[in-house]
Amino acid sequence: MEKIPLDFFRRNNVLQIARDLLGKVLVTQLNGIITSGRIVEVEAYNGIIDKASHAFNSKRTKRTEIMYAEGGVAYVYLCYGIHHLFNVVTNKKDIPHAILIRALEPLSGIEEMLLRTSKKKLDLSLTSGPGNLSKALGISNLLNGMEFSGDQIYLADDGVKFKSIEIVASPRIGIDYTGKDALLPYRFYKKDNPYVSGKPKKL
DNA sequence: GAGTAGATCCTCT
DNA sequence: GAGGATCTACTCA
Repeated sequence: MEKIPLDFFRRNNVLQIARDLLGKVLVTQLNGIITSGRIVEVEAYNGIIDKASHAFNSKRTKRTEIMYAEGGVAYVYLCYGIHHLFNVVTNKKDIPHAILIRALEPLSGIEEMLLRTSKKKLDLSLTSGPGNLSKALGISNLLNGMEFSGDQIYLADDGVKFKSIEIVASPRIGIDYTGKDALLPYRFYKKDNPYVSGKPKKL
C-alpha cells in the first residue's frame, strides 16, 4: 500500500479530488497503533465561493488558516462541542479548498476502534458519519495541520478503484443554513455501501 | 419507525 | 455570548 503523493491534493479541481478519494485508504498511526479504513463518502468544500465552507468570502481566521495552506494537510475541528470533523485540505497555497471525509469502511485496527468508541462489537455506525469516524481513528485537534507525508496520519492507495457508475453525487448534509448552496451536488459516495452515512437532506 | 431535543466547548463577533 | 460541516436517545404512534 503506497502513500498518496502530495501532488494528488494540489490539483485545482476539488470535486475531482473528492471523487478520486473514494476507495482510497485513510490511515492513522497514534502511539504506535495503526487504524485504517477505506473512504466511501466525502464532501467537497469549494473555497471562498461556497457558503457552507468556513472560508466563504475569503474569511480568514485562526481556525480557517489551515485551509489556506498548500494541499496535503489535515484540517480538524471540533463541532457541537463533541465531534471532531476531519478534512483534507486541497489545492495551492491561499486557495482554501477542503474535503470532508464522512464515512469509512473499517480495514485494520478494528479492535482499537471499538475501544475508542466504547463499542462491544463491530457495527455499521463505527465509522459512519464524520464524528464517528474521527473518534474511531483517534482523530483530534492534535492532528490539525498535520501533513500527509508524515506517519501519524496519511492517505494511501492499495489499488482499489471504484467504477464511475458506483459513485453517486448528491447534496451535502447538515448545512441547510447556507441556502441554495446546500443543494450543490458536492457530496460523493460509493453506491450501496452500508457504511455511507446520512439520509438525504430534508427540504 | 419517525421525528425531535439535548449534549457540550471552541471559535468568532 | 451565540452558534455549529453531528450523534444519540427518547418520545410518540
